[in-house]
Amino acid sequence: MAKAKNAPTMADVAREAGVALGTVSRVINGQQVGEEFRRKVEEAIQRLGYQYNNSGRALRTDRTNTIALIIPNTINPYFALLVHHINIELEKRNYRMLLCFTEYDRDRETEFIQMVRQNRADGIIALTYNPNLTIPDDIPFVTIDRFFSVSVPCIAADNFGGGRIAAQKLAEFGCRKVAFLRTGSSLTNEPSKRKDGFVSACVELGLSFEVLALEDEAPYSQFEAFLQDHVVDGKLSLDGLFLGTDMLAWQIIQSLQRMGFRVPEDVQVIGFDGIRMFGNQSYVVSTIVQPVQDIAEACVSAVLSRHLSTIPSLICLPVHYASGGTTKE
Amino acid sequence: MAKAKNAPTMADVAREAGVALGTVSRVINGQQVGEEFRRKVEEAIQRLGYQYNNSGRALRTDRTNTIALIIPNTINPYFALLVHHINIELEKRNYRMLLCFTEYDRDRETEFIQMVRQNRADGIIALTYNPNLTIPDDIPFVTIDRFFSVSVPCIAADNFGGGRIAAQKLAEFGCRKVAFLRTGSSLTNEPSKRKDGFVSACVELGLSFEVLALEDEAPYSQFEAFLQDHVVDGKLSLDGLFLGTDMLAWQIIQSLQRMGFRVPEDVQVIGFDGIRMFGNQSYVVSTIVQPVQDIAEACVSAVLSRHLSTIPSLICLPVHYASGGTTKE
DNA sequence: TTGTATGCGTTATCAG
DNA sequence: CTGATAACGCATACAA
Repeated sequence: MAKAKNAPTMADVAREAGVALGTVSRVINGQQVGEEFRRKVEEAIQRLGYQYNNSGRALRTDRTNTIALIIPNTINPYFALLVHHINIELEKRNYRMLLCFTEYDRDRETEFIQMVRQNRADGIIALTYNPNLTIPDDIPFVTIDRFFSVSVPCIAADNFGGGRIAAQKLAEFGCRKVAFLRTGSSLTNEPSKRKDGFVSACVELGLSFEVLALEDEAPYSQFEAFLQDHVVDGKLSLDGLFLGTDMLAWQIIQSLQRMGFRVPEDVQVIGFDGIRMFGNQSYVVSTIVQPVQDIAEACVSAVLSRHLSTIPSLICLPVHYASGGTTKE
Repeated sequence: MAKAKNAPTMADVAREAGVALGTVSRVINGQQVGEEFRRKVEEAIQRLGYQYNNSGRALRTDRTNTIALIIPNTINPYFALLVHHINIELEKRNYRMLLCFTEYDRDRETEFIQMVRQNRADGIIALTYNPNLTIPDDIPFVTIDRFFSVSVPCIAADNFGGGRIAAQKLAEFGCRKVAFLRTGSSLTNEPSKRKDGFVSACVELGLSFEVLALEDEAPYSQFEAFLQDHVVDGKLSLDGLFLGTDMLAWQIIQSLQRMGFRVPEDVQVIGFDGIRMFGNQSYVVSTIVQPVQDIAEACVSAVLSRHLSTIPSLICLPVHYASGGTTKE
């Protein structure tokens, strides 16, 4: 037993202060207590170095001041950003975060919900991919980027709007023939709308476009094949690309450079997410920036809301464009 | 109250199974129980959908199966990697992680230790910078990259060895005049040894070298001034640079390119940490790779060790070199 | 306003 | 091997 088990309790404080146990509790919870009593209790707390024990309170109130965050990992910089801002928002409200990494494993998504229940978290914020995931109805649940039902609030960036902006920017920067490429689960989630917005704006602008949407399992080489297919007389027949994520954009740029094309001179590229070098430097590629901080704030205030049912079932937050040097401003 | 408060308890299970409360507890904790009893209990658990309640156990045993991780943030990709692997290691051992972001704020480092105590975490893994931080002696404490005393295990990469490798590689790739640049706290922590190793190998190899170590607060422009000072007749008088971190390496490369120099043709660059693009793609720069997974494993097994005092006070884990295209292999 | 007493769900001790 | 029962630290309903 490495831990010192002699930590003072409220009873010790009460004895030291010469007051009742309940009074100590009331002082600690900031309730109405006589000035003299409060002073005595606070002094006793100081003298004993009393530390509040959350386990007792959790048992008694069935509230742990903990919110679970279920997310694939923290290696992907976008997820890392999300974890960071959600934790900050939780901390502001005096909540702790219980982190659950799924690694995109669908079974683990389900198992974590069990685990979270055992740990009596006060709510769950989840970014998941399991198509059959059952949402618990006995614990506040908020999802990111994926709509389950009207009773489960979904927080997402304005993916559709982002797609539109991408098309508009490419057009504005002189593109004539563009394409949208993405990979992702077959699940129709919010990010799927990036394509829809892009297509919508292309049609509106009379911009010639193509779309290539691959499944998650598809090998990356299929994207390279697509690019190869668009080489005519040594030149690329596309002059603008919009990619589902910044990561894909970056990969595509590598491929283009290997093929001997220059970005943005020969072909302009826009990604999605708003990933910065080392999290705080310049954007990795020109991109549609997700409002991560607002998303985090919305998730936390939704999951902590006393009346979850009054939360809109889909909260869409505005995105914006930012240059990362892969477009011709 | 959003949460359903009618969750079944062990007493309910006991009643349903027609056994005693203690028997249920023993079944759940995998202790010796008669076959028939075990079956009855397990069936009752199924029927009632019983979920173990950790709050009760935590109160009773004063163990929460939670380890606190105190770290600046998760935006820096190196920290993100650390958080990820530590969480994985904890999960393997059926432990949860309590994440604390300090944002490099020294006061918060101290406050978190209080908070962690209140939450009765079973141990702390900390990556801190507060020079006056008081290590609690009533809770297992392990530190990353910073040595406090022989009684506080410190886990770190072999920073000295990494510095040596950097010098050796630069020499091997044909450099004649190199420099080490870094920024960091004045704190003498383990990463400070990157310089020592580098210098040691330079001396050994007879490689001409310079060193520029700036304080955290120093403006980045001082690095650019240093570079400017080494431009002679439009050429850089240095042909190899070793930087304290990959992030600094990347920033320096930006500066060099703005100044019209090419990397690695004109000057070769090696960083430290082993940051990959998007966490899983190619290395951002040529680098000394920290063994993050091993560090995580060491931290977790140290902090969970029953006899912390038997843990070596400094655990140094081997690093290796990896190319990121900023060196001439 | 303050004191007292009970119970939250669990583990552990002791009898049987 | 199993059953009954007493804590663990705290919040709260109720009594004073």
